[in-house]
Amino acid sequence: MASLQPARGTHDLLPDDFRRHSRVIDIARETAGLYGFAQIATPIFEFTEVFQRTLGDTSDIVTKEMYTFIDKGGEQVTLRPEGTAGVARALISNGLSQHLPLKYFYAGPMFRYERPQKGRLRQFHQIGVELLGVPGPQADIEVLATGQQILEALGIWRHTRLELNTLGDPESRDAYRAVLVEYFQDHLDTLSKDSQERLHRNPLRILDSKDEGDRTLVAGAPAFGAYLNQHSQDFFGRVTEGLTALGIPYTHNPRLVRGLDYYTHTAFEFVTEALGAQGTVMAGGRYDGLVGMMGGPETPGIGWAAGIERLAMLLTEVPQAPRPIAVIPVGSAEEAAAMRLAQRLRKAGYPVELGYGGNVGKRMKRANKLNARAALLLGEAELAREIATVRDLDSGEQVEIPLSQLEDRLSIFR
RNA sequence: GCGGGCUUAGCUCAGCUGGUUAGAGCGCACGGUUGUGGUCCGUGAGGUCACGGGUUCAAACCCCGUAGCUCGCCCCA
Repeated sequence: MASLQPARGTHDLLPDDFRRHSRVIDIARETAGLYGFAQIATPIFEFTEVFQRTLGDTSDIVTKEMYTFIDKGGEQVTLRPEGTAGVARALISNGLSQHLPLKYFYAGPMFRYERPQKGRLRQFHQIGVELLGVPGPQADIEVLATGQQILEALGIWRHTRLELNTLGDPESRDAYRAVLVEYFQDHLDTLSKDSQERLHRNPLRILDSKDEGDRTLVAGAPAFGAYLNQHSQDFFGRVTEGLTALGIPYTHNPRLVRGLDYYTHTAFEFVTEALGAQGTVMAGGRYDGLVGMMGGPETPGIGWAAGIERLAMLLTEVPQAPRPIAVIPVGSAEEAAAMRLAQRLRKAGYPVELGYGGNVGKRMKRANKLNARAALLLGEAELAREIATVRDLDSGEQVEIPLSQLEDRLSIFR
């Protein structure tokens, strides 16, 4: 057993995995591009305050999951645990409020110090979109539609369902929270231990509890709907109408709550049954207060993030490595000619593998292992006649092709 | 941070109530084939039995600790 292990919760992406990741990112970028989202990249670490102030002092991310350290200049920095705070900071840093609305797409690693599980890592990767500067529900609808189309394009939409809820505006949420706390306060003794803790930190979270006792208690709890003010009700109504108009099915889950402080109004999760306890594959919501909270101009925003590892696990159609053409010199006298020919074909756009030694048999074996589509043999006889022996490695058929015609005639192997 | 299961070859796994040189399949290397892969046949390499300690005449096997993996909780993508 190897003694050199990667750090806990991290792992190497070898070519098979990397191709899956690339496929997720490529399709997401392309699809988001159809909606006008442009890719950006923000730093992988930020000053700690960027996350601390925005995520809320009581969230688990801040209290136990951040990779924080002091750099050599004495600055306290944190490896980013999520993408939105950095994008909001970038908006302020770059004075981008002048150019609203803005639509950004990003992809990259995130870091959370957690106990690893299936679909949960300490260094993981997310894609995400953020739409800034649009206060109306058109933005919510568009952001949700972007996510849905990406899942569809990846071929995993059919394993997924959209759960939707509203957290209302701050006024509605504060009113509801007060009522909720009062209700659970009266049943404190029947509340699970976890939820007693939640009552102080994030009472809305109790709605989401998996504890059976909590669930029966929750069933009797006052409903959020009654405490939503007119504006919040209208807003949510327009979002759901928009989804219906676009033919995007959703489930209204009144117990769906987001963990981070900055969410308002729309909250949603695309979930699957296929990944065990980590069923959330893409999640987000509206964060109208975030940019203002960070010290920038009040700017509405909405977005989502999705875990690339989780999406990659759901891909049924696995991207294959390209099938090369193997150019094989029969003897050492043909090495140079083979190398020149390989280069010529690569410049014409063919993936070409040139063996690294050995006799023809060994090189053929290697070509086969690389899943080569065809083998092109160059020997003394071939060079004298200015042809190549071309073997179709799927059918075993072999033909001779004049060297000058290779670019054209190899096209059947693309 | 909490609880359960697991860890034997590159991979997937056998290994009896503790007993002598720890096995298989796949993969890998070489050969059968000095100009032809895949299939087949033969030969071979590869193991501090996760790590550290303990019990025992004797430990892959029993006990304790540590690490990693895994499933769930918390939380989250």
